[in-house]
Amino acid sequence: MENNWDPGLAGQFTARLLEWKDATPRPMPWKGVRDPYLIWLSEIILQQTRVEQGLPYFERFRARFPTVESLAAAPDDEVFKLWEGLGYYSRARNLLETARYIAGERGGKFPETYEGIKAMKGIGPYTAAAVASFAFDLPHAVVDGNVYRVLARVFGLVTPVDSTDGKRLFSEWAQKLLDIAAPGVYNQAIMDFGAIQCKPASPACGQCPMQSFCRANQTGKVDELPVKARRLAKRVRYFHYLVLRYEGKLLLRKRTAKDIWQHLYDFPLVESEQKEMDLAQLQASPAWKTLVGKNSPMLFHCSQSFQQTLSHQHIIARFWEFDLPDPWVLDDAEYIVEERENLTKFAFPKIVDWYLKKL
DNA sequence: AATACGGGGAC
DNA sequence: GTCCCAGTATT
Repeated sequence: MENNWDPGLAGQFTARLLEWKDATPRPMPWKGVRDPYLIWLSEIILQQTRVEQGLPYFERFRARFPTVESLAAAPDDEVFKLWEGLGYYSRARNLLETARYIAGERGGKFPETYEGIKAMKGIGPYTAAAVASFAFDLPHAVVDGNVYRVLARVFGLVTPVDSTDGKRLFSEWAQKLLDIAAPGVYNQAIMDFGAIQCKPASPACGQCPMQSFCRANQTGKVDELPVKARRLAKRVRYFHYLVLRYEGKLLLRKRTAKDIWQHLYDFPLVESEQKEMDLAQLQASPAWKTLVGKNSPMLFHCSQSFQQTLSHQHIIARFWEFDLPDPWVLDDAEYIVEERENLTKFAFPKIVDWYLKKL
């Protein structure tokens, strides 16, 4: 019953939202921008990322790659280096793929329909609606974490937002509420409202223009909405990195396997089911036999333990440093030998970055 | 329908 | 510690 559509309520919602927006300016570098390239770039950076975290990345990308052609022409490693620390690195891969598609196959011109935009790599329903509405004034409602929260609370929608039913339901509500006279302005407004007013924790209900008709406020369930069904289990992994040195050079490895941190660099890795490992176990590993073999190290040092939590994994890593008396014989493009000073041009996972800072 | 995929900030 | 963030791709 509470999920029923009420045109009167909907009208109030949109009217109050737009009033609120005028009274609560929130300047952003991409607001008012009409260049679909810059809008797209900002939206990819902001996927599952707080505005405060993404902003400096957007400015650096815009400065270095002002056009889609300049981005398309960039070496992969440079893009990943610029993306370093932002997480969800498949976004960087898809960013490049889409830039090269637009520059190479479309003469640099962005698709101008929702379907055309959404068909490109790294662009789902949210990003397609954002680009379509901000760049081309197309009437597509954005549905992001803010929209889930605002609609769930104001209209008392209790369907879990991470369910198939929930995704469909919230998209339908969002689309019906959209102000088709100004889709871009409305989309910006509802996301700003979610970020500033209808916050996840301690929302400002006392000063909220929706207070009188907000279902969650009426029923005292503001803190229970939106409903999320799934909770995730984290896998624990123990990494023992081989930091192999010869005359000031280090052996790096590019991560290419179907695993975390694809396209980033780290070191040869021995993964273990156990937290601790001794030298004999390390020397029995395939990685050791391949990369060190009979080249017996002169001395070694084992680092402290570093820990990093990812979305679905918890990593515990140690770095074993070895000085080798003889140079490597490498026939594998997976590995790179680099001077210690040149490491700054490679993109590393945070846990490797932390270690390198202490090295 | 579930799961994988980062990192940071707020509490 | 937990939760969430201008989500998407894959299985």
